[in-house]
Amino acid sequence: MPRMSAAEKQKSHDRILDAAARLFRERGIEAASIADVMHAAGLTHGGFYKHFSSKQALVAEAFRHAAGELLSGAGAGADAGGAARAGAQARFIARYLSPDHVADTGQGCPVAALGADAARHGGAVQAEASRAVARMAAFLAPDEPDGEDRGLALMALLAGTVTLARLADTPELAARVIAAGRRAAGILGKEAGEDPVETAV
Amino acid sequence: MPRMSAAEKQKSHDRILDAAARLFRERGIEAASIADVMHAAGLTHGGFYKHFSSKQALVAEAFRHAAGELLSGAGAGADAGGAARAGAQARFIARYLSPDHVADTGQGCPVAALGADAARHGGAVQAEASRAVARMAAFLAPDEPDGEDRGLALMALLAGTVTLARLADTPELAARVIAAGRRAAGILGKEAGEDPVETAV
DNA sequence: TGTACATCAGTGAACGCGCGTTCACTGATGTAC
DNA sequence: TGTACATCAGTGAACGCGCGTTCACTGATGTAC
Repeated sequence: MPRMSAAEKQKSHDRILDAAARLFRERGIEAASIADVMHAAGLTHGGFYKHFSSKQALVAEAFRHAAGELLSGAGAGADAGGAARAGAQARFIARYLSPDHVADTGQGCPVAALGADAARHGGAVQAEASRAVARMAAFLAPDEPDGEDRGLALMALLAGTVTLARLADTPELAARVIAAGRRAAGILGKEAGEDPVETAV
Repeated sequence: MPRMSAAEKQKSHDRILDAAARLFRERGIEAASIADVMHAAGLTHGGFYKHFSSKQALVAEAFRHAAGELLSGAGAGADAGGAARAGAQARFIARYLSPDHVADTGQGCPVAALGADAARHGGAVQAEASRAVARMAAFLAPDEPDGEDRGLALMALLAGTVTLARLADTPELAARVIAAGRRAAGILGKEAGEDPVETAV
């Protein structure tokens, strides 16, 4: 069948990236093999190195890809200011701290799913994770000239809440974690003069 | 050399557990092999199954071991009430949100280091992680009859903050994350009528 | 208290297996004339 | 526009390697008499 056109190659590349971003989040970086990813992308494992130089490079790209989708999913208000931005922030937080997000690890926040692993991997993987955190925190921070980094604290709370909800071994505990995380996000928001969660839900 | 006495076997068992708890947190569950753990414990890999039935069983026990050490390290005031307990809580939070804890993954909180992996492993590993979260949250919660689960939100903030600080690829970002996490912990504490971090540091 | 023997913690080789990576090959694509 | 040829995306077998787990063996320990 080969060779494919350049457009076809790009499609393959995107499918590999999509599959990798999903499988790494679902199964963890080590537990998702290159063969798994390529199979999920509808290809055989041998062709992998025509697209990426190594598994590490794929992990870094997949992290960036996942973070980009999460932030673009934040929607239209993300680049705006004032009320539009506050609304986008509130929607982001409400969706982040939802049972759907807890259940759908494969499509969820890569920081929550892979943050601890990214810290250990170092190099490009850690760099992409760091970049993702900085971007999400900047999006979440109420316009603050005081440098209090409230966006970073909010991101920590969000990622920690989803991680704890996922490891809870009863639905009841998971629901309590989510509810507690939402309340805490509301409190942190109020201290900044607004309440992103309450105004959105 | 074999066979060892029962007391010697117990010592070996403890060394394996210590090594496992450290290596799993440092390298991740998949990346730390049974041979690595046994070598770190001063033994050869073949003897492993005289102590544990499988790697999964070791992971679960190591998680429990690490969580137990973290909580016992919380100190004397943990079982008390009133001011003594509040002091122990404040010390726990101050130590948790410290550069030392961020740097020393191998001796740190297993929820922060392995929480996302534990959620994926399921079974006994997830059960131990869930138990650890419940115990830490119960210790952290200001005596609250209203079931607001502030302890769970605080644990989410703590674990998330340390994870984000570890994946930060510059010391500056890591320091900002820690500082932001401390401020947020203070705010969540104040809402409960006290301020654990500020009163301790 | 001594002696004979069963137990079993620890050793190190071996097992099948799947990993990341490499490579010779294929054949449709894109290019040169 | 048609023909000849170089390119290279994708295939599938193969590579060395380390994994979790098993096993025959060793020899000090604990036990029975």
